[in-house]
Amino acid sequence: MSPKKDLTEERKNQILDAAMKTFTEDGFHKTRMSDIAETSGLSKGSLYWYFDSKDSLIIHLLERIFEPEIKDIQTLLTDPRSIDERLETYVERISEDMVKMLKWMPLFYDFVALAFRQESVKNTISKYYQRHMDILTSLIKQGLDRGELHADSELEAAIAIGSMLEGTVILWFYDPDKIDIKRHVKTNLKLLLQGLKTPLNYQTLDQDN
Amino acid sequence: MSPKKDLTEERKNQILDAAMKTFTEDGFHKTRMSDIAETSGLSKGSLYWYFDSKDSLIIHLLERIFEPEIKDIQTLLTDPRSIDERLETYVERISEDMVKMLKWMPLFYDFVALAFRQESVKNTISKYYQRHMDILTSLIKQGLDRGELHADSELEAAIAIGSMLEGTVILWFYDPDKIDIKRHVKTNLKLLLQGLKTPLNYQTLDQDN
Amino acid sequence: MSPKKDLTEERKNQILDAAMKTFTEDGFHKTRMSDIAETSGLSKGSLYWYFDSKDSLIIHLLERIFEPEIKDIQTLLTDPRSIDERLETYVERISEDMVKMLKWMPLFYDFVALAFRQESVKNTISKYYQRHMDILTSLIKQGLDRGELHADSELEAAIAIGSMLEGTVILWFYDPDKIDIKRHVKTNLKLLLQGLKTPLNYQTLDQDN
Amino acid sequence: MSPKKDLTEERKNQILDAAMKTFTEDGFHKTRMSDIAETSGLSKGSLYWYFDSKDSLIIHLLERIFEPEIKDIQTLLTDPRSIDERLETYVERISEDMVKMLKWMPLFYDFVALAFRQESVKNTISKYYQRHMDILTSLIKQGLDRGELHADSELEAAIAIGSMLEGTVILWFYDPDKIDIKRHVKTNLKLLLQGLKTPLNYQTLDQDN
DNA sequence: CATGAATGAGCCTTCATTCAT
DNA sequence: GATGAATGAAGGCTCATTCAT
Repeated sequence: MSPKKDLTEERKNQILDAAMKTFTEDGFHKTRMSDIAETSGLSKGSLYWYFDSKDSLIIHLLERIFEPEIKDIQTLLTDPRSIDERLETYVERISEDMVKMLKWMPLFYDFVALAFRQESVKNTISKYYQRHMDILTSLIKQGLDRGELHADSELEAAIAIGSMLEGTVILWFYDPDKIDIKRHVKTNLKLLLQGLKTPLNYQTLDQDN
Repeated sequence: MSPKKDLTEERKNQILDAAMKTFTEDGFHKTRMSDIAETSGLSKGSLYWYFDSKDSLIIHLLERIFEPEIKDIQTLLTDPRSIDERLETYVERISEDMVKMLKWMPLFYDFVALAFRQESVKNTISKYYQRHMDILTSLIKQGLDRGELHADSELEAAIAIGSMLEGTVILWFYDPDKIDIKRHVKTNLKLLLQGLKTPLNYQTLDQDN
Repeated sequence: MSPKKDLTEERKNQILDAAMKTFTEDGFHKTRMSDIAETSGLSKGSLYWYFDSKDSLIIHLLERIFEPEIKDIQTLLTDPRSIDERLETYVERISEDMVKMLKWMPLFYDFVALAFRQESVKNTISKYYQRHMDILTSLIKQGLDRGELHADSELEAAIAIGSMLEGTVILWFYDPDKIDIKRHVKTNLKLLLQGLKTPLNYQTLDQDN
Repeated sequence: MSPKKDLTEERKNQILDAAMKTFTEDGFHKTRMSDIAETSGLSKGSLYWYFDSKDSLIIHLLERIFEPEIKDIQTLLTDPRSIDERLETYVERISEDMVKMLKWMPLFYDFVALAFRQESVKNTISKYYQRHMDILTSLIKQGLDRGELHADSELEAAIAIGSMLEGTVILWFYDPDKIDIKRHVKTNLKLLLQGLKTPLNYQTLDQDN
């Protein structure tokens, strides 16, 4: 009677959930399609009904990982507060997302490793990176335009903050016990802002001494 | 000492060279032991005479990758120059090493991905990271002790610089055309030093405004 | 009679048309039921409503291939012309049919190959072969009875002509550019008739010389 | 001590023997590589050490099937006997070979069916066909040149004999009980020779009547 | 009647590792 | 020490068939 509900999205999610879990636990290469089938509660054949191949799961998972991160952050561009307040909010939100995603790190690094040989993976990752950098760059440009920040270019400043964010996660990976991502990101930003709020000529003077 | 020993070292190097090349080009998982055998000019059987397994090559390669990085840097600890000059030299040398190692990045990220699942790989990577952080931390401690730098702790400052270094490489990976590692590392350090040279109470005051 | 029956026939034909096309183009083994479904414009489920299995399509297709060949030829048995005129007409018609069926050759040979393993396929093919040979044999028997032809038995002569017909198609398969089926069948028949019109004792005499 | 005998040929033969047997019994498509492995007494991996793929076995088997056929027949070209004696010897030898190969017929027809989709299979079959036809054509040309035979062209006559040979095997396939290949080939040749020994103008005259 | 999502047995091929020579 | 033939477990993917709707 019921008009046969479309289970496509549900099934795809079942599969992606299972893939995310098994890839994270066992690694992309060690995970077998039959593992994903079993974990998802579907048959091996069904996996291939909804997805083309094991590889194609990568792109879909990457989109899942990154998508939620982008939301909300854009609103900071029209936020009336000062630039450093907004940048603090920015890195706070990013680091919160990062912390939430920490458990998917093994998965993510499998994909980074794959990105070196698979253009499509590389492109997907780069696309999301670019979106973040665009927002960050716009934000900083506002600071420069208003004279709240000083830098040779908005890109250079964005790279400084971006590097710091990404790098903090790497350090966490090297030594999870010593690194508190949220706290260090906050501290690191403070140091960078100190530099970014210093007028350029003063910076140069200071260096020359 | 004995000529036999030398031949053994030579053979091991032949194999590791070949492994490094093929792993980098084709990825760890896609590379077959027969590829390494062929590239090294040895037989498959010989590979197993000198190394236990494909996995065991990983640790040996990691040591090869990191080993050259460490040397010379220690001397900075007794260098008579000011802290910020020495930190500049430090990040300059590190970024030079990084640039040299850029071609091994695919290999390295394969290993990072593996590190999540293989304790021994994780430990090897962490060990080298730790050595760097130790030097960096000592360096900064000198700066704090002499009043040249200001931070809540030497570790916190070291984390800031360390994150920035690692993160710059990540950004290069995301967008190799836009990121010039040596240049951005230098710029980023300048910003951080600005913060690190600002007395703590001034920092706080500044923030409150 | 009932309209339902007609729809059923229509559907079956849709399916058999599609199967014939796809089997011929891609081969029986490479063709998937979903290909046939798609080509026929029906669903996979419907295929199984009208046919039991992929294999069951074979027999139905064989009947389709052979059916048209039989008609009209029987009339030659009561044709008032001389035997060699009628045999000429016979091989002409057969070779015309063969030429028309050339495009189904790949399909047919798939089935011949299957016939070695599937009794039902073998029987279907043999049944149609037998019908042809029966007509040919009857025709020749008339020639022998009337003294127009000479052979140890009508079967032996029929085999000579039958082999020639089948064999010409094989040669066409081996070298399609050089073999013109209709022309060579005609020439070949002429040579055979020369032999069949020669009295037996003359044949023998001739040989002994 | 012994200089490690080269078992390559032996292994290849083991595999080809097993493939020939299983392909013939079960058909190319139904035969699994593991069946061949088991039958050959080797492991599945070894099959791939000696042969690239399941498909590559086809070509090697075809060469096995045809190769022995070619030998010896060439000597007929310089045989001093009359053409019809030599043609009789020719078809006798061919039909003997055919009879010996009858048990491989299922295998051969699998390959013929495959030839429609695989150029390499088609080429291999055609190559061997061509060799036979070349010999047959040369033989007949001698007959024409010496005036022992009469035909519009040596090719036309060769096609007549070739078709007859191939066709007789087909008829045997349709009805193995009734067809005695060696006997019918001999009879059929006799009929054709009758035609080939008749001068062309006589043939035409005869037809016109 | 019709659909197409779901199933799962099955297959070709790969490749790390071993070991007789 | 060195070789390379041999192994066999394992895995991604296919596809004929079924059946709930």
